[in-house]
Amino acid sequence: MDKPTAAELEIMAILWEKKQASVRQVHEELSLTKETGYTTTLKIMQNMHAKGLLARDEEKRSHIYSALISQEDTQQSLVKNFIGKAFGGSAKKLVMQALGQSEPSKEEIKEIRAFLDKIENDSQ
Amino acid sequence: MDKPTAAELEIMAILWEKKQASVRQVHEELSLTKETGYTTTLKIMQNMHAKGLLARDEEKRSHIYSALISQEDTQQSLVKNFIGKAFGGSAKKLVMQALGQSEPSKEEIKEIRAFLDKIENDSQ
DNA sequence: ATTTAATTACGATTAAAATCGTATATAATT
DNA sequence: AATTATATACGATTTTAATCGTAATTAAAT
Repeated sequence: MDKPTAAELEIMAILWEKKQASVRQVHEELSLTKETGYTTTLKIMQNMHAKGLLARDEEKRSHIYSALISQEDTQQSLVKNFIGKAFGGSAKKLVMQALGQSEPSKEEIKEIRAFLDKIENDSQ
Repeated sequence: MDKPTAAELEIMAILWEKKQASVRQVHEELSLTKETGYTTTLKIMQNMHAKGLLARDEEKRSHIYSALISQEDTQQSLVKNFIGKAFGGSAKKLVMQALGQSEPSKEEIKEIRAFLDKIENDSQ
């Protein structure tokens, strides 16, 4: 599956959160963080539908869209691609770079430790 | 500073490794993983030089290029941008996604744990 | 029914990145 | 010196993504 472009990803994020929405709703959400025209949002969503990224319910006059790919799967493929392109394939380097700059809270560090425990046990 | 494009990043990676190289050398390395023309590589490197991403020594006939931005700084800005775009700003989610899919070795997990220790202590 | 408002459809345009052809210059080879 | 090979310079083209204008359609309001 083709990974979403930058503009498509912004729209996907809104639909993952809202579950389903009209172009108008997506556009209003998008407008909070970005200066963009309505027909631009519309066009991108139509493209996404044509590509199979979004489902579209055409019952009502204003079509209702929803994501056809999961956030988890998408993030997985984005991360995999990113590690390859920016970190020469080393997930460890990416992880350390991310931790080093993000100043995680004690609680978050605890969660990550727990996650490491889990991975270690699973791999036995 | 403007972050390098995808094609630029591939070239940066080669230069970070080689320290310095001619267009020919970069192109030959690039050709191992990618089908592309010599003048394309040349043009991109010229663009990068014009943008201030690469230094160029014009003493010899074949110019020698080298990186003007460090791998660490570049990765830092790429990761920051990526977390914002793909993970809603949550470094923790990115880290877990990366760890979950990469099957790190025992040794790597140990290193990451040590890194977490270090972060925790530094933040005191 | 008419007018107004909102929506989709469609195509054109713009913008950015990547690709490549060709001309020109320079060095190396014969 | 003439030829050949290799380099850079430069601009044109292609490709992909993003943007937007306008027409057509449909619903809502008057």
